[in-house]
Amino acid sequence: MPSLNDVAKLSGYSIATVSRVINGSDKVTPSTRESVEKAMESLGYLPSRVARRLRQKGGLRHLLGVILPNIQNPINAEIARGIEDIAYANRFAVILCNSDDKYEKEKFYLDVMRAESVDGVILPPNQESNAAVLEVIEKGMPVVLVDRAIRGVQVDTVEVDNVIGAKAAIDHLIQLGHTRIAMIAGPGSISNSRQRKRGFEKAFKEANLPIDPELVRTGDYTQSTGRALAEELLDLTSPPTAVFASNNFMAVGALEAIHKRNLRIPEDVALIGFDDFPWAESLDPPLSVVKQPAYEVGQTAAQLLLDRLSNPDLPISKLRLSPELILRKSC
Amino acid sequence: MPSLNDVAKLSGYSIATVSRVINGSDKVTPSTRESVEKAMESLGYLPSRVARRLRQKGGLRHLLGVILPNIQNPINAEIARGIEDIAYANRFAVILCNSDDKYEKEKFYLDVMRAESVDGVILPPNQESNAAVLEVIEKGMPVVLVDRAIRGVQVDTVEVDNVIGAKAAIDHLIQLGHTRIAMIAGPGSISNSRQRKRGFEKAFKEANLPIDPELVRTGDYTQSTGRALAEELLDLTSPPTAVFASNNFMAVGALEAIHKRNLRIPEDVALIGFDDFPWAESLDPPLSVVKQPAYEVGQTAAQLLLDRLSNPDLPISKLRLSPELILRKSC
DNA sequence: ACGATTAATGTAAACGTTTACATTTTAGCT
DNA sequence: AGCTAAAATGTAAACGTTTACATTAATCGT
Repeated sequence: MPSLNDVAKLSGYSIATVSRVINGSDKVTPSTRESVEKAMESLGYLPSRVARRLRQKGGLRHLLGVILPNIQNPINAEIARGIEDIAYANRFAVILCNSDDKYEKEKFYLDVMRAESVDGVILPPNQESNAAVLEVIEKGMPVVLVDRAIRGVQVDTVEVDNVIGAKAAIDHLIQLGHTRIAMIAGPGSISNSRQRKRGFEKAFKEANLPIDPELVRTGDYTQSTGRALAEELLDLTSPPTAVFASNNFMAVGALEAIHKRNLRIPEDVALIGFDDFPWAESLDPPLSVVKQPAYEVGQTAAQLLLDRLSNPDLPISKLRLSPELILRKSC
Repeated sequence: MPSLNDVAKLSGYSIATVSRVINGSDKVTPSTRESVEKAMESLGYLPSRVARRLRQKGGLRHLLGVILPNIQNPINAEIARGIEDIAYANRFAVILCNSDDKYEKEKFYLDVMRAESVDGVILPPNQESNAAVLEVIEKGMPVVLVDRAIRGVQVDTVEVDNVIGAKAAIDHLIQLGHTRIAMIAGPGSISNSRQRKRGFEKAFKEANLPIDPELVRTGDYTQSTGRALAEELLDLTSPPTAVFASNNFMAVGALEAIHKRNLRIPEDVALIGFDDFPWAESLDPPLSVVKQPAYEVGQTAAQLLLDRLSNPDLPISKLRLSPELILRKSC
């Protein structure tokens, strides 16, 4: 790989001048710019981002870190894509990692981000990781939180209004006349999961309906627990007439369970899920969902981070994007 | 951020010794190792991957580049996840990019990979990008191709046997008695797409059946063209009795088109798609597919790359993994 | 045409590591 | 104790940039 030095030698100028033409900055005489560029061209020179990042104290490194639980979840893929599009538009690359919500992995990757001196990192924190995330923030790394929040710390955050979303779903079920509504909730360690439960409770309270504690179960956001919990619910002596699943995987799991019992949807059991996904429309029946604007969450987070980088003393933003109730055929 | 120098000063040893304890290599007296470690601990020292990468000529940089068309396609997400799991197990981080199969983006990211001096890159090439990919390979960057191949170049590749997969699907349809079988093919610029078409043709030839050219249409792997082309096919005076869609998105598009016409599946039209995805089972009807072992493709590719890094003159591997015909209810 | 400004270019240090080589310390023998 | 070999540690250069500062070249007003 040719280096600055090679270009300097070939063009007959010093490395400083070459560096200047690369950075387009300062004043360099058009004729020398031209011959330097010719030299770069003929060598196939490409500046080393590594050397640049090492030396440069102030400027942008054009590298972002993103840590998501699992890219196989369409919601995460959407967020990632939103981030990436903004990143690419600004010539940033992104180091993307899967944490599986495991503390150990999250910690490892957080260290990688520091060690790579990325410009900043975007991630959804979970309860266990808070300490590690906080530490990184304190060390001065720009961070924006997505999808989930940490209480009591001043950091840019872009969330979805989970309580409104969940409440909208339940309101709709209640309006349909349902009164025995089950919730398959997510892990209590995740803030969005707690919020969705809050929305569920709020809807009941406002409608002056009692919550049957037997009807709320908590899973771990996977398809298999979704199915298992739905089966438990269906086996109750007095089963629910409607089920609200707190994320996409558990909704599909519940769908499977209902099909397995040969129950009709929505006639025998209504179903609604949190999170939209590309094939929700094509399910049997088309699944009603509350759709998070995940792509926009990603975009917004990335833009927020970029803004902060170019202007560190911007006030902290805590954004909350609105979910949308999409009614299809399952309720 | 504390540096080697800070640790050296605090511990009273030289930077060389500190470097040695970091790398666990060489012989350093247990007592000094201990005090150096204590110093590192108390400073919260983390070695800079950037400086390390700049200096070190031989060793591993523990950084991989991955360029995929679009992470929102579950197939890509699976591949990415397979790669990432192997990467993490070996303490590698990965720079993940979406190319949208656009030459410009692919070129940009390829440059980023070189400029970041990653250890190697994994990507599915497409026809337009071949030149850029070839150039990178010539420059000495370890590359492994996934999912698609480039003809005539000696480079590690892990593919899926697309012709066998497609042929298996068509064979099954023929066995079911279908004779007017349509194919919604992918872009000719993508090798896997051409191979799937080849499998389609091969099945016909072996069965001594003629192909009606009217029945093969080529789309661009998106859901909307899948639907549009399926509608065209259904509108034919003599429509097909079975449809084979060359990827997941187009299969779902076709499903939509068929539903829109209120045709029964598989009674009126049978449908089978290439690519499995988490909700194929829950579609209406559950979709039969030929499933690519995408996760394994990712794992294999990453392992291949790692192997090559530790042993550059390993013979070139061209692996072809077998797809699996998964029969559900759509044919 | 001459000195004073200003513009263009060059020199060298710095970023945080690794590593070849030099130096010092320790251990092993007699 | 004293010599030698081996082990431990230190010194300094290098990786490829950016950048403060120094130097040289160009421009301009008189």
